[in-house]
Amino acid sequence: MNNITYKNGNVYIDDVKNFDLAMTLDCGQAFRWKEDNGVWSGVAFGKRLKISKENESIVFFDTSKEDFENIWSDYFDFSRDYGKIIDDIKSDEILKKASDFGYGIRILNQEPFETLCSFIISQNNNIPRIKGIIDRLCKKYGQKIDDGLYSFPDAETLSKLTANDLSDIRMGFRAKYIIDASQKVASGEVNLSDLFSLDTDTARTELMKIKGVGPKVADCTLLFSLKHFDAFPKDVWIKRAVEVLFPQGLPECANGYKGIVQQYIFYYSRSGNLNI
DNA sequence: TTCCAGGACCGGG
DNA sequence: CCCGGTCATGGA
Repeated sequence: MNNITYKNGNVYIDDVKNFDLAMTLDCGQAFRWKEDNGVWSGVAFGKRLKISKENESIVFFDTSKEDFENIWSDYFDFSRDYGKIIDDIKSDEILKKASDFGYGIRILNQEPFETLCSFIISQNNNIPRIKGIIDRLCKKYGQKIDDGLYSFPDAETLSKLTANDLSDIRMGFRAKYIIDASQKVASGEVNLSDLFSLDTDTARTELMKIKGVGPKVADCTLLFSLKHFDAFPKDVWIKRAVEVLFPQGLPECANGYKGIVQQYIFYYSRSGNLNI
């Protein structure tokens, strides 16, 4: 990341490559970002952020150098060269098309517990309703950060609840799963921070100790928060797309990049470009 | 009214 | 191992 300026309480990055706010924040990996007149607002790691892009320059409004370096730089995965990834996978014709289309997607490094809960809630659900459930959960059990903005609740808080307590959140059959996840995380039975350094298969097995966490929810947690860039979440869209596009499996050039390749295929197929 | 949504669990074969 | 039914909720 070159050309970072700290001025008037804002952080500016000039000439940003492979970073589109809408593609990254609204592609289904995160559920708490909202756009208003080109400005995206959200909360992560207990901090609020307003961010926009003007003339190839990204502005982080009201953000200290400390928060940028400690939180946002890693959150937006700025240390990874997505241009090189796209370059490496373009030898496959289909991956070239998909990555050209989703060129601005970056993998977010989100809070593990929030990501785990979000994708538990996502099962057999649609995105608008997922967002609504998470919003109500944060408003009721998170900490107030600013007017109308709340942090994602921590595991200790949620571990003390019953399914009945969560009835007004209207998450349905997933409530018991959220409580089980919270209890296992709060007690240390599942130690999320340990999972960064474990190999992907072992980390997935650990996550699947939680009720309501199968391979897909586990892989989303691994990819979108635990830095397992090789995780490849298989939802209904990906299954359909891979069946049609890669009946004999992913091409070799995808090795090492399966996580972002999954996002390119997901974004591409959901855009309607595949006709499947 | 019925169907479906970034799935997982459960039972039975 | 694989299959179908089931699980809450709400918008289309």
